[in-house]
Amino acid sequence: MLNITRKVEYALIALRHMQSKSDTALTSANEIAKQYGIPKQLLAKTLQQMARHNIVKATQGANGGYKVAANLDQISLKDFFEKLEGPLGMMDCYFESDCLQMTNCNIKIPIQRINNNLRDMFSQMTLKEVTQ
Amino acid sequence: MLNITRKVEYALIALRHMQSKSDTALTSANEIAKQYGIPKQLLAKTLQQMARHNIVKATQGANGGYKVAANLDQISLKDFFEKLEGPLGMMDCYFESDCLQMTNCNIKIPIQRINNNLRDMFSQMTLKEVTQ
DNA sequence: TTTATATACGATAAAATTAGTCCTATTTAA
DNA sequence: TTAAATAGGACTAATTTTATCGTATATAAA
Repeated sequence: MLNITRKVEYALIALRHMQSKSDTALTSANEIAKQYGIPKQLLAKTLQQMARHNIVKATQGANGGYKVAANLDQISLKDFFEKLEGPLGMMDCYFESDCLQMTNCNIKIPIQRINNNLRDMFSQMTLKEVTQ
Repeated sequence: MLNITRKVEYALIALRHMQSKSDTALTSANEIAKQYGIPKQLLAKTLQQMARHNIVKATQGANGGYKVAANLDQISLKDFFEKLEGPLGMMDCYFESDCLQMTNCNIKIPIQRINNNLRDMFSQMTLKEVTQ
């Protein structure tokens, strides 16, 4: 449980890879996919998603690629996870109120307590701490 | 991401339900399943698993059932999760060293940092805090 | 202006995980 | 002896995650 998804994993690999190069250097999805042995198309989509959220900047066309666009120390891990995967919490009931499963749920409050702690923790960690 | 499993969810519901009754009262899987509209067999297995780990005490036979067996304030949420689901971490590479996916992984250390924070957090929360 | 190499992205397929069910055995109170 | 309960292995269904396919668009360079 609590597993990170491949998408997040690939995003972290890509960011860390790009951070090790000069600020202006472009890195293609292909380069990263080959070097780390990960599926190119999936990685590309992850990079595209990060580009939509201005975490990286894409340059199209031949010799194109990506580079880090944001100050990674200004993005919390919580925001990063949520940009890639949506709301961060251990149970959906925190976000969706139409849980029909339980006619008489008794753990909403406790779970929210866990969720809050989890969210606080990831709010305090920056993406830079993790990728540097 | 980071979703809690049904098993953990059902376990929490059951514990919280039992905690609201007297220390000696027995609660059957059937009673909980009916009241909260959850699958009886699955709940039973979860209770059995908790019984094996001495979190609850099972009494067999007619009029049997379960009751809380342990001091829930002495069980961390980390231990609880791990008893039900196995090692707690955001990536398996922390536990398994035979990751063939990446020929040249660059995020092991960063991920371990996240894992440690996560584990610390859940080590500091007790099961009682959550179920009371 | 053509070609090769990139990003962009919707649709779908494959794989893995999670959730739930079925069946049978055993225990025990009435 | 019967009914109600736990115990647990085997299997199926459902869901989620992961990966691939196909096509469009952009752009540098030959």
